[in-house]
Amino acid sequence: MKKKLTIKDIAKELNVSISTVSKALNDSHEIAEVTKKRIQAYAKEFRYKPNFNALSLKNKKTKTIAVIIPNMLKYIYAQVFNGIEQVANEQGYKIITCVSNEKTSKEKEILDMLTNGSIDGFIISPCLETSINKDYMHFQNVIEEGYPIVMFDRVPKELDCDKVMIKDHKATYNAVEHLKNTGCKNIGFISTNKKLGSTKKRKKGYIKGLEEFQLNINENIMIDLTEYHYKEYEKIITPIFENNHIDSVITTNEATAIAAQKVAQKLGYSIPNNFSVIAFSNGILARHASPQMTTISQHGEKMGAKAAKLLIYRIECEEQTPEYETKIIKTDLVMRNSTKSFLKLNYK
Amino acid sequence: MKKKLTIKDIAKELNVSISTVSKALNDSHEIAEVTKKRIQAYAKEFRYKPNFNALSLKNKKTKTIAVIIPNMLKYIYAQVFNGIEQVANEQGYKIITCVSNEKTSKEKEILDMLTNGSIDGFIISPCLETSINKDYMHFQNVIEEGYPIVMFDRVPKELDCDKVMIKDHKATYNAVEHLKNTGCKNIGFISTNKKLGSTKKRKKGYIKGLEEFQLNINENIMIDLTEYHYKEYEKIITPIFENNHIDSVITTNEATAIAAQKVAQKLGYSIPNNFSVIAFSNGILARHASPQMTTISQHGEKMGAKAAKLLIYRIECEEQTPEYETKIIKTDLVMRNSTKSFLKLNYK
DNA sequence: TTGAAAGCGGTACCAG
DNA sequence: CTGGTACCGCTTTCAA
Repeated sequence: MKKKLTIKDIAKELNVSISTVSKALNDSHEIAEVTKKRIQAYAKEFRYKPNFNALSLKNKKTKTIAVIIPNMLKYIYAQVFNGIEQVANEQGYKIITCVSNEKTSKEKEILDMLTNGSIDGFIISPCLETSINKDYMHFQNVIEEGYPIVMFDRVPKELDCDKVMIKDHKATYNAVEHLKNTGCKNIGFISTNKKLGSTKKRKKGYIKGLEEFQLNINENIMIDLTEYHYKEYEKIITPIFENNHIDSVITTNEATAIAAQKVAQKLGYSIPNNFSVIAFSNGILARHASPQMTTISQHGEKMGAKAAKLLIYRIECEEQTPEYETKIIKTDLVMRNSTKSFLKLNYK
Repeated sequence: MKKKLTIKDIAKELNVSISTVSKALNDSHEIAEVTKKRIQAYAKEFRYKPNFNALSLKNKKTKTIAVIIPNMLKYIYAQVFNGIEQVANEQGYKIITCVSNEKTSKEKEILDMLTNGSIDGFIISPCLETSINKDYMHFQNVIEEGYPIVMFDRVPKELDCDKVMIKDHKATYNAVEHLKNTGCKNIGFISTNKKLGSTKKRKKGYIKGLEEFQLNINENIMIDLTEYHYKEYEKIITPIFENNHIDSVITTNEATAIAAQKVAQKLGYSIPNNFSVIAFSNGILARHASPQMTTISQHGEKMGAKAAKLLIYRIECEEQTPEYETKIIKTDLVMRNSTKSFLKLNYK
């Protein structure tokens, strides 16, 4: 690496002191205009840049935030990352991105590695293992060390920190409502991680919807695919669809929805005429499926942006420590062609 | 932020000097076993961690690498990121991830922001704008400042640095060969960025294949969709398919392949019986399409891993500056159900 | 208006 | 075997 220009070099070159250079570059009023101009011009000409580590050491601030996500290959996390990146960028923050790969041990390593002054705060979605075991001590420790954390997506209610989440409950409830409004009567539910808090909430919202709209409640058509690989989904689903006069499903992710759609089609249903599908999703799969799929969008980018704003606010508020906030990102039902359209006029 | 434990604190607490503590913690042989044990025990108990910025300032090494990609929402880049992340993690490196959003100006800002001692080197895939205009000065400048760069994916041959790339030419050539082997005679080609170097190479490989296998060469069935949004793909493709007895296509990305597949099906073709599709892809779209799609896999994770290894090697080689390397990642034809199967036995 | 010096948290050389 | 000190690059207080 070529030696970089430092304040010292400039001072020597221009026959002034180090502190004069420093002040001139920070546009201090203590320095005479001429001197300032001379120094600034020199700095500009030779592309002086203050050293990042020296500044961070001095300020105890790095203008860097850490993002810990379970898996970058999941579209929702890539979206959240994007949202964070945009806000961080606007505010002059860098992002250190780490992937926990759904392992608690990796999560701990990452926290350990970064709580040494590398970063000013964390944005985290806890991994599956952590969420299921409710094993949050490592987060708690970091919070106690004084690092700000914003949790998103899978948010532990046990932790005291800023949070960004969606209303899972409401999302499935609304989906049930839409299906009922478009004439569905026997709505199935497919999940892939029954132990996850969000899955439980989604199922609750679904059941509440069934109850409230007086629809059929049938345990047999609530399917959990936790233990299966996506290649087996169709095999598992097929007999259940065959034996239960299902006319629609809500699924907690895209891949299962695609499988459900294929199974329904193979069984001779026509989507959306006599079979409807709604999936939690943010992805490309839904947009490119045939027919294109009606989805519950979680607005990953918004979540990310909101999380970043919360974190940066907290970092920059210094010692004032405002109350912890929990922001709710609204989900939307994105109407495509796997459900019938419902025009309110019909009901007037 | 709570005050963190420093070497100074430990020294004071244990009534030894700062240098003794430093040496003890680095397990220096200069220090008596007893003293070492005492100091190390204390450090462990109170979770001492050396300050990142102090170390980086001293060593002029940050154990951090910057990754600049055009867009995290593209699966291939998320894969590359994953590959980088894994290797970096093993080697104790952190990653600062930046997104250029396909804008040269953003790329410049990022380079400017990070060339201040924040990081030890770059892994970059230049954005579209940069690639098309061959506007590489900003990279050149950074290289001249002494920062190691590894370029991947869209690699400028004008730049002198380490590179990781695929053989675009060979990839399409092989695809043509496979199609010919499975009986296709009239192979179309669909691209989305005709100005991009890789697209040109892919087209060349395709044409070379056609020539060598004595297949029909027809400009009308080489389609470029640069100017269209994906929603319009089907509209553009349909008349071309209708008027040209096409029996197969090779496409440079997934979304166009899906569109082609849908159009072919609407026109009454049966895939793969009388219509075949091969797409450049790494994504989920191909795996979940109906039928599942035969693809040219670019092995994003391998590219990332290789790039990270190259970069870290160069960073740690210090002043020895080994010759720049260009690594080729082999593409694979992943056989699925959008092409007929070709068993060599048939030809014996 | 300018400069000397201390300090941020470490490492490493050299003296004792 | 232990400690003093300079230094990494910058900011900031205080003295001149």
